[in-house]
Amino acid sequence: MKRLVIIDGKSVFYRGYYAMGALSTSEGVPTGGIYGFAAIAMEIVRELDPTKVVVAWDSKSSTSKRKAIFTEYKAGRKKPEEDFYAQIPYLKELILALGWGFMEVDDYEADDIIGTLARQASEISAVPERISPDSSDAVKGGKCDKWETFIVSSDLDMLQVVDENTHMYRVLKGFSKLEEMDIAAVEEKYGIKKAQFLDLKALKGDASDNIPGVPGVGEKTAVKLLNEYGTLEGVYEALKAGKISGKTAEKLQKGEKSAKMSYELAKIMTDAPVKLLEVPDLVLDKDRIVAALNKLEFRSLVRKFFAAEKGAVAEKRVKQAGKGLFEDLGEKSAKKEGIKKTKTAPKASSRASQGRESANGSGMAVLAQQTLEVVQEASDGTLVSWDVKALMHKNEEVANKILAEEGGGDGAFQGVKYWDLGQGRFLLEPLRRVVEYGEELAEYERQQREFAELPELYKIFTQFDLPMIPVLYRIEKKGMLIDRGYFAEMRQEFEAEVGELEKRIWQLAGAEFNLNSPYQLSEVLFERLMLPTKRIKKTARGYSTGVKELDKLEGQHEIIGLIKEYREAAKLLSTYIVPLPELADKEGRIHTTYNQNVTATGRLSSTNPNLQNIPVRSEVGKRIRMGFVAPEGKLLVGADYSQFELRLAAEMAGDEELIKDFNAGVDIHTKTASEAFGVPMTEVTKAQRRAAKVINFGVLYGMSVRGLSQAAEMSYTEAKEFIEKYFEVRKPIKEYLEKVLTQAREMGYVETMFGRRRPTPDVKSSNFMVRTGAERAAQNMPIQGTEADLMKKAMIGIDEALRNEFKDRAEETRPEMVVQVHDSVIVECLEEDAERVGEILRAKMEGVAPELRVKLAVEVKMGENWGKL
DNA sequence: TCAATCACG
DNA sequence: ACGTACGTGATTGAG
Repeated sequence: MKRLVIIDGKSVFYRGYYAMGALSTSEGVPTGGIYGFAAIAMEIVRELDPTKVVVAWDSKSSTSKRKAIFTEYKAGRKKPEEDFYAQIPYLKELILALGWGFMEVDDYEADDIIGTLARQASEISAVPERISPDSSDAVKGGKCDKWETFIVSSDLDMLQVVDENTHMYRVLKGFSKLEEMDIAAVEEKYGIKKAQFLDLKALKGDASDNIPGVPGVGEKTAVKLLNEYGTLEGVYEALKAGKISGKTAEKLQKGEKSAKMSYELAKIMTDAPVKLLEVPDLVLDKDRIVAALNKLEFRSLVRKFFAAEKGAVAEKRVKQAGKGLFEDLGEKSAKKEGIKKTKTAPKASSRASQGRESANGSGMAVLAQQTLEVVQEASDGTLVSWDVKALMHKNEEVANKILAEEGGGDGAFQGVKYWDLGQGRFLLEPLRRVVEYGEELAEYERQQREFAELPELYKIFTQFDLPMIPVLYRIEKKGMLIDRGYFAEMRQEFEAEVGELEKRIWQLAGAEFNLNSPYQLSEVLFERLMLPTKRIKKTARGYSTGVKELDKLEGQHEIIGLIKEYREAAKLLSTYIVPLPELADKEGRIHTTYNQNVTATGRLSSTNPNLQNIPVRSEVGKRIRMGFVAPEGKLLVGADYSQFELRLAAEMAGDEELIKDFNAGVDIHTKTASEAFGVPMTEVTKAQRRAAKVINFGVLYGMSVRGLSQAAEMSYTEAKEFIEKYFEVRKPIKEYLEKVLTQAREMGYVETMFGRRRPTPDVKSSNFMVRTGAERAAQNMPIQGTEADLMKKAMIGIDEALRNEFKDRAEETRPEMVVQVHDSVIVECLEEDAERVGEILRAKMEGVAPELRVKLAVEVKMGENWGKL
């Protein structure tokens, strides 16, 4: 079987151009788009092992039926810059060096070239067998004339030419992976068959391709029509037969010409003047490729390519030499990652990726994914990678190597033996997700130089963020156990409830509509049921239907309460009850991914799933926490800091009064109320305490008068007076917040107690909204960030203490952290260890920073499920 | 891909 | 004159 790969050159290049940013050679030749292209080229050669490769290109001069991506990709989108065009000659050179064909034909689009070549390949394949009887041999020897075609494009139009021997692949973000288009999934997503996509496009149009479609007919209508009448032609026959009525009929009537034209526009031609036979067979000229890559200064790709070519031999040699172990391991993992497949496809299926994927779309994450396999050993023996933790998950050998380097015993980190470039970059340039490629070691040295001038940041890097990597690795690897039977029962119950509520709501509304659409809901509420729109906030499309607005309508109509119930149940169902069990492994454990490089304050974030927003506030929601359990004979031990941020505010502001109160165990909200309202502690009402609690939180968020009046349900003037009084009493807090703001304006950044920074350029903005928003963020960061720093330090201590204390235990009986939620952690351990573990948690968390004057309070709880903590 | 909504600290 | 509390992530619908 011969293998033909056809690439939609411009679309791949275009994606590279935008994803990779302003990459250039040392001489200033822009290379961003080419990099993406080159990276994926490596994968194509390595994974698809093609006989021929051809790059199809839209001709610039073509009187294009659709406007080429090139000249006008999407209306309203910024136009490609000069450097876009500047890259093309270099790209062509690279393609040549790769030994690939390049096809550009006047008046034909890339789609048409692809379609034509694919058709020709199919036709050759369809010729009756004229090969030797021993077909398996023939296949092996490549004598068979049958072709298998792989199209690399992101345009769904290409589905038109997909068949059993023609596959379609798209480039995943990160540019180092290909994924076969899962036709069944696409069909399911749209609710129509592959053959109908052309008809769909003709009906609904496509703005990005300048295909008008039938004005007023969107995807929904189009799919409905096609399900009923099969094809575009069928739809119009039905229209003429009077089977379609109403507005849709009118639109179809009016748009008939446009629809027919759209059909022709979207149709891929298969008669372009190109010949498959003209494409030369691929001959790999390694030297030439390396020379081309070097010219573009893609050194990391050169390495990658070499490894791919030399394969096992090279790996063995490196290993034997005992040097460059990490590089070797990395290359192996890179190969495994190769192609992510969703359906059966020949050859590569055995190499399908098993690993979890980073779901993060930030530039940094793209970079991390992109270069994940690149692990280097610096001359000082330090392991350097863009994402050490992800690497550890992918490669056990690397993980063990790193874990072995960990400090053992006295709590001190024994020197840096691994270096996370992503982490370092993030710390040095917080929030600036600049993407850079190429030499990891050069970046490593660069970061070291930068850190040398920023000792506080270096300290945070080496004492907080880097040591967190193995800690988080262990938490993620262990995973948190869920009770799948319990979730299954809950699912049944909630699905029934949601269905029931939906029915009743439809009945009350007098119409069936999609309750999940805020737009449709607002239509029902405010147009159909004519509920008063006074005081209801507006959104871009209609009136807001958030809980806050619904609350204002409570009592006006029975439907409101039901909607709120529906919302809660549907949310819990779709966000937690259904997906969580699907993410569990064989044992029923859920492995989240913690990211240290996301938040502006230094907190962790959790994805895939997010274990930091498991419900707790509502009774119904709490039932989900009860599904997180300890195994038989074990318990969960949870420890929370109480009023962590407020205590830190007291500390950082140097508010002696407040510190004293905290240390004396006074109820701080009551005390605040007492002082601000001028009543004795014993006479503070519940409402006063509640208001005081709101203002205490408000302080942490950069409180505004309006914000407080809304949150505490008091009038604007009341809120204003309250705040004034509060700041009279809490003068140090007020002065502290002002000091933070001054620093933000003067230095351009704010920082935590340990020196973690957040840049604050927008406090100088002339836009009121932007400026005040930035001010609040600036005031909040030192407190939230210090909390995060301390929590990291505590976790490192806990991890160490647990491993130390229980080092003689078998792995299964060792207490292990299983989750962190900003100010709390949970450990899973044997029942008989629970008390001891609780003590360790308390000691490590309360004692995390003995230099603080304010006492930190930790609450420890235990139980067989998360709901009991 | 964005906006709305809602889950958490 | 403007109209918000800070920090996250997942799901959904719509363009």
